[in-house]
Amino acid sequence: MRLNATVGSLLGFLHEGPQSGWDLVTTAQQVIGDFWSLTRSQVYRELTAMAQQGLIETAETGPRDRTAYRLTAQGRRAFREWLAQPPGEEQIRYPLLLTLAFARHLDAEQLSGFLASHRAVHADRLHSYRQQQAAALAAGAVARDLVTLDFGLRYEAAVLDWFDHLPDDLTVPVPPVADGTGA
Amino acid sequence: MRLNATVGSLLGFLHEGPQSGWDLVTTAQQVIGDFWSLTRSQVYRELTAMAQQGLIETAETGPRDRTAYRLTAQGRRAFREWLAQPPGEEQIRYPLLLTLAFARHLDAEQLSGFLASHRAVHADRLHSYRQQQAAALAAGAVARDLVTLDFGLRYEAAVLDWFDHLPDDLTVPVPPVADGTGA
DNA sequence: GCGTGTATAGTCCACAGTGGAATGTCAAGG
DNA sequence: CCTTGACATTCCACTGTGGACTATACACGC
Repeated sequence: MRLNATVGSLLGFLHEGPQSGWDLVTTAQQVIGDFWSLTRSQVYRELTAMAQQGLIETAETGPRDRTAYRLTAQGRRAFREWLAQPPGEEQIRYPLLLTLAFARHLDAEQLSGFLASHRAVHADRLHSYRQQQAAALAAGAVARDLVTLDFGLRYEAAVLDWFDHLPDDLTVPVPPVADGTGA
Repeated sequence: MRLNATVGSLLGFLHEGPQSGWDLVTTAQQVIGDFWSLTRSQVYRELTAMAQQGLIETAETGPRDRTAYRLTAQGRRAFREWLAQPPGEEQIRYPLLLTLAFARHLDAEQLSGFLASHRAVHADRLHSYRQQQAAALAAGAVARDLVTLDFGLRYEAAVLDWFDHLPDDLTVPVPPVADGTGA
C-alpha cells in the first residue's frame, strides 16, 4: 500500500490540525504550489479514498457541505513511511521550449511575442518571490524555513538570465522552410 | 479541434519524414526529452486518433508490426495552427522539495542522503549537457540551435548552486516534533 | 542450420493528474 | 427580500505515466 506524493502531502498538512478539502487545496497552493500541483478534483478524490483506508476520519461537518478530516494514528504512520521513501526526480514540461524547438516553422514576430510574454511572467514571479522572502525574513524566518523559496528564486533568476541571453537571430526572419512532403 | 502539445510535437517531428510510433518516441526523447515528456502509450494512442482525423496517414508497413506514418496536408495545416498558439506556462513537480517542505518530520540522516543523491543526479546532467554542447559546437552548430540546451544548462547550474547553498542546520538534528493529534 | 539473446515494435491497462462545468449554500449589503 | 460573491463539493472528459505483456526480426556463437 504505497502512497502517492499527493496523498503524502495531504497527510502532512493534516498534521497542523483538521482541514476540509477546500482548506487543503488552499494550504497546498500556498505552501507547495510553486513546485507541486494538486487540483480540487484530485484532493476530494483522494480524501474519499484515504478515509476509506482509515488514514483519516471525519472531524466535523460545518456549514454548506463542509467536512473536515482529522489524521488517524494509521495515517500518521503512513505519512512517516511515505516521507522516508527516496523522493522521485523532478518533472518539467515547458511548452515554450517546445515552440522554440520548432521555431523554424514559426513566424519571427509571433515567436518574439511569445518570448516577451513568458519573460514577463518569470520577471513577475521573481519579483513576488523576493517580496515573500523579505516578508518572511522580517517575520523572523531563518534560512531553514526558506529553502524551497530559495529554490524558486534561483530558478526564476536562471530562467530570466536565459531569456536575456537568447541569440538575436532567433527572432530574425529565416528563409521559409522547404517544408518537404517527405524526408 | 484544438490539438494538445503532444500531438503538436508529433506532427512537428513528422515534418522530417515518415516515422513509426517507435521512431517518434525515440526522436522525442532525444530532441525534447529534457523539457517535455511523452510516453509510448500516449504516442500510439494519439497516432491512432490522428490517423482517424486525417492528420496523418499510413506511409509504409515494415517488419514486425511496424507502421510508419506520413503527414497529410491537413496535418501540416493543423501543425502550423497549433504552433501559432501562445504556449502555456511551464509545470514543475519536484518531489524532493515536497520532502524538504516536510523536513521537520524527517530524520536528518535520511534527508541528507536524499539531498546527496539528488545533487549527484543534477551534477551528472550538467556534465552531460556540457558534453552535448561541446559536441554540437564542434559539429558546427550555432547559438540558435542550442537555445533549449542552454536552458537546461542554466537550469542545472542554478539547481546545483542551490544545493551548494543549503543551510547546514537542515540536516542537523531538530528536537522531535510535538506531533500533536489536533491543532 | 539452429537456438538464443537483444533490440525492435506495438498493445493494454490501471492509476494519476488537469481543468472546467455544474450544483448548491451561506453571508453581507443595498 | 434579492442579488452578488465567497465557500464547498461533485462529476466528467481528457491527458499523462508506467509497467506488464506479446510478438517478431536479426545477429551471434556454435
